[in-house]
Amino acid sequence: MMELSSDQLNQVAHKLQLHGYKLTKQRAMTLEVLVEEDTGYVTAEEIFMKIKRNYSSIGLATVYRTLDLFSELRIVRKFAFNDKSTRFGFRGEESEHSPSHLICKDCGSVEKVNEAWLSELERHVSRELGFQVLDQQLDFIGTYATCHEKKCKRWEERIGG
Amino acid sequence: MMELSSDQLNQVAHKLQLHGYKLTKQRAMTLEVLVEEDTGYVTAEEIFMKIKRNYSSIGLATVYRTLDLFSELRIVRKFAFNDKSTRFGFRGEESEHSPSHLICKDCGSVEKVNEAWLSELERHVSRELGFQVLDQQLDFIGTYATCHEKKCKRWEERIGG
DNA sequence: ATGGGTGCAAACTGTTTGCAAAGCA
DNA sequence: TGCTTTGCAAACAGTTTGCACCCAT
Repeated sequence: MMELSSDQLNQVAHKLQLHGYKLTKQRAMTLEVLVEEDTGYVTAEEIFMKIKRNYSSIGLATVYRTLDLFSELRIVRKFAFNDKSTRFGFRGEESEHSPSHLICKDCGSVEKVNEAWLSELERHVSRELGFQVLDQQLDFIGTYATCHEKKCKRWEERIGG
Repeated sequence: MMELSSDQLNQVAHKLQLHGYKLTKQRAMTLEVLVEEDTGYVTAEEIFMKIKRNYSSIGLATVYRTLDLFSELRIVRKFAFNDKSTRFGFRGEESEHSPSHLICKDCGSVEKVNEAWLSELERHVSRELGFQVLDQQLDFIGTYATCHEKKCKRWEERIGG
């Protein structure tokens, strides 16, 4: 559990302004929850509920819109675990690296892995965290050069076949 | 595009029987689509549509149920890309290893990475596939020992806080 | 007063479920 | 026959959208 520093807040405010957006109360509160929760990942619903305690008039749609915006501006990471609803996590400076997660098939919890390890990672995970790895998944998110130049053939390809 | 071998079919049939399930026509057809499509990943809807061509009476719910079953028996891998609907891919013998994917932010396509590479992977991906990596994600799917023994505290933890 | 931002409720979309009928062993 | 599996339609859950209002500049 970590607190939102005024430094972090300013940075985000700045980023928003750069792109023509404002740092509203709702956005600040969303950010706060995300930073506090930075060991795990939160769903939109969870954020909504937490904010509601201090600011009961907030709307769920606003939270969704804020999270979309934050994703766009890379303030937040968006994850689709096999766990029904999408989860979001704050992107600290450091965490440009690949985060790894333990996703428990039984309880559905999502825990970040200590970082730095990698090829021996699985062994670590099993020994030190008591987590039996059944499966793993490594994804790269990015863009094909061709897509970026709007010469993207794949749109069509996807449907056909 | 690969064809379903009778060997593969038998193997699956066997696996099903072992667990008390039958290899029905619908299940066989679902398998067929999955194997044919083994370079990428397919959604339930896509499978449904393909089967419908030869077997118009199939129901979407059946496809979902079949995919659940196949996941359970590890015949299939289930992926949640940030791409709205869940995608499924056939698990060949070999592919016990971590599959890596390129997920294009622009066109949404999902492509498997050649395997075997890994730490230099990102460089390869960028140079050889023209894919600019913006982000990556490594997940382990499995279970905590404690969860497996039904002593799982995390259920409660998830709500509270 | 002008434009973005918000809350609400309704719409949407992917997935799940209940049930009666059908299919196998 | 007994037990699984299926198709259909209705139910659900997470997310998105349209719109009138609100707020800050």
